[in-house]
Amino acid sequence: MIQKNEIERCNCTVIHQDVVDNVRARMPSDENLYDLADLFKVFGDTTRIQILSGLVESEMCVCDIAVLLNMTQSAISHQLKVLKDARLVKGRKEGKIVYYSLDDHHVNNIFKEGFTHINEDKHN
Amino acid sequence: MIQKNEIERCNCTVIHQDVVDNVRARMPSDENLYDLADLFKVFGDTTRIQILSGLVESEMCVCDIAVLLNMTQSAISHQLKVLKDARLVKGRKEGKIVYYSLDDHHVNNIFKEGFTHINEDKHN
DNA sequence: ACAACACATGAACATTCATTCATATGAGTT
DNA sequence: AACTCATATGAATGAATGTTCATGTGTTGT
Repeated sequence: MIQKNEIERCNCTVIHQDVVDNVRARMPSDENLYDLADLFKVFGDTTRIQILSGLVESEMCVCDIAVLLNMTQSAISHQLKVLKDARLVKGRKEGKIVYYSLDDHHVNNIFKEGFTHINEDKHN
Repeated sequence: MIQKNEIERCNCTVIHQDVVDNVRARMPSDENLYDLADLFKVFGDTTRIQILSGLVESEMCVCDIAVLLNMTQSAISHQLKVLKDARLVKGRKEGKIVYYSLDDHHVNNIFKEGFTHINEDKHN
């Protein structure tokens, strides 16, 4: 009889069961990690990073952003929706024009940490 | 005659040229933003987030991680390569076994910022 | 030398997702 | 009311990417 624990997924024997148990107990919940990955997924696209990076400097309307990045208004609008759903940007309507700005003061901090890591890489 | 600036990409007239110019001057270089997006792309996957989150607690070998996450050794190995290429984890070989650990003390900070944002969302 | 094991890796497949295209909405203008 | 302009959005297309499967590499033990 084989152990019934991971019959299908893992093809290797457990080496350090105690470590695994300990880590599992200390890790954040799956749901939290899921949400975290979803958040970083939003940051993990060049267009969206550029948009966020631009909005750090000033609020802008959709057309401004499209011109800034030399991209279609439609493409920008789609990405703004993603950023809005992730609560990273917000829109302020003024007549026909919608002015977008950062909805989160953490964006800067997250950027900063990211840049720190990248720059540290350059030492090698 | 039409303006020659953005003939193809953007279908809307520039609204705030001054703002756009100003923002463009202050924004980080495209290359830096590219690298930043690439970094966050690595964080933007559930499996990799789980791996990193586990390695925050303790170094582990590939099989340990596979058991921890109930996934194939192959899948874990592939993702470890991605994490290694991004200089987020490093491997220490001891006989047949390779022990992986975090290669970057910023990982914790980035996690923290991410969680802060997620938790702040819950207020709505 | 041979077998067993931990890990790495290339190709194939499936899914996710960013952009494009066409069109809709909604506000201002005449 | 008709028209223009800024923005939003649904469907389709194409590219990027995560997992699986099969196999390769390197180390340990007999």
